[in-house]
Amino acid sequence: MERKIRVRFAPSPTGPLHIGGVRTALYNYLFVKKFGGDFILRIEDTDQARFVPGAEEYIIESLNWCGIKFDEGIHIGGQYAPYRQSERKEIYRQYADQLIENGSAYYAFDSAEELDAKRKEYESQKQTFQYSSANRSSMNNSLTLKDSEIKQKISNGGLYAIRLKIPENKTIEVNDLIRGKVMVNSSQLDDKVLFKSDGFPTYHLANVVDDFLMKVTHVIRGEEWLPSAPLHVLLYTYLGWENEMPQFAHLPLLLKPDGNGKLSKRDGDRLGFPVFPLTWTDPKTNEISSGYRESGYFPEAVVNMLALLGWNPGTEKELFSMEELIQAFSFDRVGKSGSRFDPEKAKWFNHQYLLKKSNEEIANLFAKILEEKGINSDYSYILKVCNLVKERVNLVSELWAQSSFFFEAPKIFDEKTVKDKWKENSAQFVAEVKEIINNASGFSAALLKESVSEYVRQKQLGMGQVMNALR
RNA sequence: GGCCCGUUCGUCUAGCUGGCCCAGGACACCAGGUUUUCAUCCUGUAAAUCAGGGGUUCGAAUCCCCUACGGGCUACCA
Repeated sequence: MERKIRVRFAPSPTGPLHIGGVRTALYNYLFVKKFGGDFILRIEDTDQARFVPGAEEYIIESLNWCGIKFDEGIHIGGQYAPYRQSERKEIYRQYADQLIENGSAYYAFDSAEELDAKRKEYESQKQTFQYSSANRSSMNNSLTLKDSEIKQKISNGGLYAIRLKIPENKTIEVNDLIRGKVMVNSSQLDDKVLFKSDGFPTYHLANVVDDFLMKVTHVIRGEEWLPSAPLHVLLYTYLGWENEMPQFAHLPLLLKPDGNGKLSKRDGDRLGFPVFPLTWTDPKTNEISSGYRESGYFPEAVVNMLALLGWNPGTEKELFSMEELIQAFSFDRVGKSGSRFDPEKAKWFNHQYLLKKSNEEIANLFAKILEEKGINSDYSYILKVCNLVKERVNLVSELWAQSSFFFEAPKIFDEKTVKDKWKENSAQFVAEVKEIINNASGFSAALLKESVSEYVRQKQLGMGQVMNALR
């Protein structure tokens, strides 16, 4: 009787996947894997005007980088294929027709200009136009027109949309795993377009139909969908699917590190931290947005940080592997309020993972950076350098700034320091100490310290005078 | 404007079935120690009258109401 848990991540290919989207995908993944269910990647590309080439590949690569794996989807297929809504176009129409037949939807012939005019008219009176039970009888639709007129309009190839006929003054209940019961009066909803005049369904119809057809049991998505959840509930009941209706979980949003509002691409540029998992170049403007991967973050750190933004284990444990997250995750530990994004904490997480990595792993990554800089160095040497400086940095990309002097002579000196530390007799000290080091019977820290200390004693100098110069 | 959701240290949060909370942890901050520098690391300090106001109760961060503030939605976008 228990249905197999199935969830889906359903982004629109309208640009690079935002870090908030990654978190939504992650929560879906953690939840479904905890119960051994299936994870579906579905692409919601019903708005051809907003389609951005490359976005789909970007989404797949990003999630892949994060270690979020799918069981079905556009890139791997599956028994409910196709998983791209533009390829399922024919499927939706029959459900829109079904709704018209059972009287819960109708044809609307109003043009964009007419609707626009209506909105302006209402606005001038400080009101908001809402296509609903309050005024649908005065609009141009199949509820107001004569049958013959309707048939004529349709057969003439005129443009029309299909709208859902929202009932008046009914209480609709949405059960949310995070927020509990949410009640909305249907009179607050407008007669949403389900099927557009371009032959594509809108999000609302396509989403509900696909979730039903793909046997999705839990809809886990951002809070921005909460207001339309009652509409979706209505759709399930009108389509006769109330028994298969999935459970909902609306996730709180990610907010700007400072100021007001939700986290956006601009904040990354403004505050200097990545908002995207991978670097993205806008195909139209060539504008580049930095990504976590290219900035030197480890996917494990990004995943760990994202998981703890809005969810917590209820213990003081902060470092979690993906496996541990899957074990620990549950919706009743997901917060209800939006979380401010903290780039500093992201760095801290990365630092923790950096310290856990072997020198080999770090060296492999660093070797690539060195190569790009045209520096060819011995692998064992790179290994030593990594061991030396790894705890000084948060990101692999910061390694160079901390260790460049191991690979090339410094180009500039800090004037002030030189002035402070470099005295007339400094050169002599350095030369003498160099002698000592060269003549030493070995090259170990303890041995050298002993020899140099001896030198300092003999010359009756201060340790600082000699060592500062040497540095 | 309307509707929906939310509100504990600067930030992420613990606290959810009321007393163990004059509120705990982490990041950041500050101070001390280690490192003859810096960073790391260790220790510690400071930091929320639990948005405000009313209730309910012997007792409320925890339950109820109001207000304020924040967020989201309000397209033939998703």
